[in-house]
Amino acid sequence: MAGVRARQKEKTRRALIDAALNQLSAEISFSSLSLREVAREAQIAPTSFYRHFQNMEELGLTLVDEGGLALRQLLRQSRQRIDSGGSIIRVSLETFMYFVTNHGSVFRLLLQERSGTSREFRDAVAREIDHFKSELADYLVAERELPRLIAELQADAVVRVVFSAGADALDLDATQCNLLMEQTIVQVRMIVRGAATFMDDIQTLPASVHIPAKPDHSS
Amino acid sequence: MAGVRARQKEKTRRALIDAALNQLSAEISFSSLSLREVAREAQIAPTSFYRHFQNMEELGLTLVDEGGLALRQLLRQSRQRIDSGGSIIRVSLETFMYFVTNHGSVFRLLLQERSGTSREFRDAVAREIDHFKSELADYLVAERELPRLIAELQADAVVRVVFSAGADALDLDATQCNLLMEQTIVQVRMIVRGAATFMDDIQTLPASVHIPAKPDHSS
DNA sequence: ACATTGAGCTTACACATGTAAGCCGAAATT
DNA sequence: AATTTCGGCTTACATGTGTAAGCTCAATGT
Repeated sequence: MAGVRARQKEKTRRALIDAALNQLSAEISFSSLSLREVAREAQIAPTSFYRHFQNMEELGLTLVDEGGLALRQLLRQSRQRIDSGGSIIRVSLETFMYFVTNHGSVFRLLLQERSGTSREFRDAVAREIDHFKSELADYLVAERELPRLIAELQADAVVRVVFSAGADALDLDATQCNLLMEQTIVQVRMIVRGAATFMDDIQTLPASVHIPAKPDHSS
Repeated sequence: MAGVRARQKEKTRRALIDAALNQLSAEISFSSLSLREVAREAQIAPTSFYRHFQNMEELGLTLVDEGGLALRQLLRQSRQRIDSGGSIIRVSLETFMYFVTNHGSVFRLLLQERSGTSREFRDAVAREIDHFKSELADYLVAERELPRLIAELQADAVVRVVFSAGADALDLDATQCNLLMEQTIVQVRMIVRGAATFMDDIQTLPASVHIPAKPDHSS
């Protein structure tokens, strides 16, 4: 029941995933990756690739799921550390920027496929981002006692600004990156304060736009 | 002096540009475009392409410049129409969304190359976006009498949110797109109001991050 | 009127890609 | 012990790519 065979299969599957991740860089996007090169780096014959994924797209979707999950876990984790005092905004942004600079390939993947040419990819990334938004909105409702509607608009705006800043951070050195982070922190605070001023005219707010629900393979 | 020859050259140069624009779609990105196919659609031999552009990258940069310019002109134009009353935020966002839905290929190009694999491309798009920011910031300083620092932070945040919303709009139908626009309008107002609350603590604000200056071929 | 220029062409090459067909041999199942 | 399963291999093919070399011939410059 040990599954010598299954274990080996899982192993080369990971090899493929890691090979893909490895080849991703500032100069090489996922869409410019070739099945043959990935297979080569994973030390298997090109045609053996198909024993694990139907095509490159399926591999890519796996990467998106794993990447999104990793970032979300990191953020969730750092949000818990906050309960013992400290600014959530600052800590969350530090965590986020850490991810961007230390896992650039993954973040770049998310960014690129979010506006990429495959509907499946875009939806997959949209789902990941929606998770961030939801978790943040839930937090705002629970801890800050904001009305759901305002919390969601605010969370949406914050996520948009932060992701966009993350994109810029990819090309900056450490000092400029920190400056950008400080700037982003202020911008998030602007949104927070601004959102609070909408407590009075809730009834004028539009409902949130929801993305079409689709299967989700994450936790 | 009429320049029969020069005129013809300009004509096929445009044919190349238009061919490229024509092939761009939700499913086909610029990076997946091939020199041969573009040449084919422009009705010239593949090798003749080089009479006009050194390579595809140069063509792409031209598209980015033209696209960014088009959007900026549209926005500038709509901002002037405002002087005769009306909400700038609303009108600007309507204009922006018009551009996104009616020139999707161009907007997609900007989005994709902003996080693409070519530094040149990223810088080119960054420059375009910087123009939007600057023009908006200038407006805020001149018409709303905001301190430069706050105006820039606010403009930056607004542009980030709006562009991000534009990205989402690409996959939405007309009604959802309108809903998204309404939502974005509120979010922009949040930022505006939030920024105003920072009038008191200007001295605590970080300086803006500036992108490395580079040549600029626009007006 | 003659020489030069240059946009466009044809031909050709080397190369990388995705994937179909089918064999091999060890692990798993019966 | 006999059979089936299946991850990995080799070989092979058709296709698309960027671009080098060099010709043609009408518009231009003198």
